[in-house]
Amino acid sequence: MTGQVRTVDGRVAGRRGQATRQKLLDCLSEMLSSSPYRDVKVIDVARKAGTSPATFYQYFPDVEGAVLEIAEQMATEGAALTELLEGRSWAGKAGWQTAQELVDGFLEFWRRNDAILRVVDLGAAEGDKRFYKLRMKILNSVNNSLADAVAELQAKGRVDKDVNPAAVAGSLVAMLAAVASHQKGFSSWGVKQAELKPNLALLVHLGVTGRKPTK
Amino acid sequence: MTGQVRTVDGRVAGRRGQATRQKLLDCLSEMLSSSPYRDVKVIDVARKAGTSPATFYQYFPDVEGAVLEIAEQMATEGAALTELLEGRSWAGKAGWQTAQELVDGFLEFWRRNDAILRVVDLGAAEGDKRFYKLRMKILNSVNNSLADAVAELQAKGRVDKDVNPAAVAGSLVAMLAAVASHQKGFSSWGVKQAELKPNLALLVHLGVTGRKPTK
DNA sequence: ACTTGTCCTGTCATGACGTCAGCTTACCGA
DNA sequence: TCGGTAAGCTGACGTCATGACAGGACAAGT
Repeated sequence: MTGQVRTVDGRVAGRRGQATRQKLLDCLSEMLSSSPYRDVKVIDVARKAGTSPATFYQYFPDVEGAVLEIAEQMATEGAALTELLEGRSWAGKAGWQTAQELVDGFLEFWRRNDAILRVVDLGAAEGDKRFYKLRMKILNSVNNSLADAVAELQAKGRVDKDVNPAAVAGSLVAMLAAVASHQKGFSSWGVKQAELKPNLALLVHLGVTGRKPTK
Repeated sequence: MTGQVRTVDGRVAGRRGQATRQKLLDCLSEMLSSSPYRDVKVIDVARKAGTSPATFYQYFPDVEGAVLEIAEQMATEGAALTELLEGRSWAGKAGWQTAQELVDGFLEFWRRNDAILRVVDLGAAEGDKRFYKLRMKILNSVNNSLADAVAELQAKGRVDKDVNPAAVAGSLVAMLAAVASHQKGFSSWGVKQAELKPNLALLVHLGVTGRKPTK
């Protein structure tokens, strides 16, 4: 399905090639976690991977291209986020539970991949289509599930007609992503992680159902 | 208050110097709008300003330093966002009006300065203290006003005791900022700008008051 | 005109970028 | 066992950005 892995000049990569390729990706990932995106240089990544810059250019057109690759891998993992919402109820105590677990799972996922997600976010904000398609791919699972939940409640008449499920879902997901990116900012503003989560869950619950949760 | 403008090597800048300095900032601003942050080079900024790279380095240590300068200017303008909330009511129809105007004003401000705000966001997310202090400075006016509003309603017993005003306010502000950054993403997801705003306003109103607005 | 301090640039060493030809290594069929 | 072929890697190179410096250009006061 995914076709063969190819080098920039068209050769198919074999076992060894794929290994160094992956090593380069891993090292890049690590560098993104430890230094500002702007300062990540091909030469450093190559050095860290114990290879030469020329090798890097065999597998990727540039740093951006390699980042897209990493993000693509992450996006498939991100599909697992759907499970946080699949078949969950938004009614009564179960609804509160659903909101809490969504917040928990989402923040955890974001924290685990924050370095790459930062770059994806930037690329998307800069209007690069490849990046924001990727961003959608990552968020779509949660986004769609949330939108469905809202639409369903709307069909039952429990949510106002003039609410746009997609808009609300998108905004809530954006909120979760933004808060996850700036968790440190919150803590220096006097809000502890532990306090943050229930308040986020509250906002999600309010947004989806239009009502306060029953705890 | 702001002290004199100084060059990197300590001289005080005169009239002409300040002019070129500002010109460099303006050109940098423009470049940030038109090309990815990672690709903005000192030499391009200098060329665009009709001067040489060496001149740039007289006034700023590097691109990052210049961005901080621009952002600082913007932060002072950002203080005007407080007016969107100062002395507004969150009750009844007035509350809905307040929410709408907040969303409107915020999105407008963000859109006007999106290029620099993207970079500030990135820097903050990467953990650079200078950037996230700046980000707080920009958002504080709105953040504090919102938190105050929640706290006030809480004191009146109209909002649950276990809500943390700062956490809710911070999350809502983060949501507004994130949505503003990714407006294009929404539109390609089938949500029009015009639809987005009322739904955002709804979420803000729900978050602050815990109730649906009366329209 | 002369001095003084501000302002800008030419130039240079350093180092990253991205390409290429060519060397080494692994695999495979005869 | 032995080439042959393709994969895999790198040294070297031209190009370009960086950042520092010394010195020339310019405005203002005397």
